[in-house]
Amino acid sequence: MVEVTRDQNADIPFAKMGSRKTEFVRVRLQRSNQKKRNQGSNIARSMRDFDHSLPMELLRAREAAMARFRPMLLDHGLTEQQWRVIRVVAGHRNLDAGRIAQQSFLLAPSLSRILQFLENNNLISRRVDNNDNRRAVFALSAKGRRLFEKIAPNSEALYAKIEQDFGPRNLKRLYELLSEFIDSLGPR
Amino acid sequence: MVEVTRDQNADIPFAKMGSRKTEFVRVRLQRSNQKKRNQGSNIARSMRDFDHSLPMELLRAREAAMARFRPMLLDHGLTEQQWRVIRVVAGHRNLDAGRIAQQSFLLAPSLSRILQFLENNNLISRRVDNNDNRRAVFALSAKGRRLFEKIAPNSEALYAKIEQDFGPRNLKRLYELLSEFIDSLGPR
DNA sequence: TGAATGCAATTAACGTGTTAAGTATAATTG
DNA sequence: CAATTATACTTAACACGTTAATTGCATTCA
Repeated sequence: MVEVTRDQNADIPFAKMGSRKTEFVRVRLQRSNQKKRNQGSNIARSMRDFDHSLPMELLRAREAAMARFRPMLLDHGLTEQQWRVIRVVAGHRNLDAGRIAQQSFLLAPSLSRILQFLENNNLISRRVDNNDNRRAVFALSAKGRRLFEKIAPNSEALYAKIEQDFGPRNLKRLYELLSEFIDSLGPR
Repeated sequence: MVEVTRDQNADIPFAKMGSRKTEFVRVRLQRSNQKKRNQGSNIARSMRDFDHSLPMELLRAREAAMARFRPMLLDHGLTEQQWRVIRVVAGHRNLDAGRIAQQSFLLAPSLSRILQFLENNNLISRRVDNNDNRRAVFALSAKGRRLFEKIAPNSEALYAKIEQDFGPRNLKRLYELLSEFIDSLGPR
């Protein structure tokens, strides 16, 4: 498998409280209540002031999006990650685990477990690569393809709704910036 | 504790392969190799073509950033999430778990475990709220504050480096877009 | 005020994230 | 071609993510 450098997700709730004393009004409002700490670069300082670091904002954004997909996927008995793998396997023939890891952005150990799960549930098939006994190559089973074709339209619809809610231009710009950001920080 | 709606992180490798047959050259190059599938809205289609859905791009971006922080945090024996909690507790007096969850963007069960860990390691103290026996309020211990003050400057430096590598304007624009995105999709 | 309801936090159970170590095969090198 | 090194996973161990159930206190309401 391809080696992968990387790290982790995170966690992310968002408030729906409504208890005593202080209503949690929403992130944006909270910002004005933060106490200033000491100095640093401009952006770094704002991040502290807002208690919204960049990684956390990326997490929140991701969560906002995933909140729309997760319920639908769970209805089909899949986690987000399992769906990512199915998508990848559905789109290409004879991918080995390394390539699946790249394209689904999963670390090898996670992918290993997920491939076992999908195999155990007869959603994918595994066979040893002809030229390299270390590698296995995977394909969607008939059952797996049926599931994929059942979920895909829902997934598309949810993407379309996000595009509509956020605005196509904003979405395009966000994609561009994220891509630049990733390239700027580099694989290292 | 405040109730929190939310979901999950994810995983994220990124390739550093260099094996036979096909070098993995980098995400951007991969895009031209994707096979087109069927249609949908423009953005939705592009996402499929690129095998880079929005949630995954957010994940990649987050990972690109976190890859710079994680090693430093691990040197101090902390996970990213534990550090988020320490940051929050360091910045406010007498926060209950609900507020910590909001500000650290952690779900209650994760936070529960983390608070126990931090308490067991004498980094924070816990006491029952005067007005409500269900709540506990937390504060940094002397040891916790020392750790915070040791890590904070490194954290700042890494943020500053990110700002430098990506560009202050780009970073500002990214923050704005993420904030808009989160608001657009809404707490729901 | 006592029963029902609500809320804060924890526990449980299982999947994923992360790092490190292990296994088997392949490629390289002396 | 045997020993070394590299590659492609897999397993292990522990923390976090996610949902659901539970516990204990607070509030409401009959």
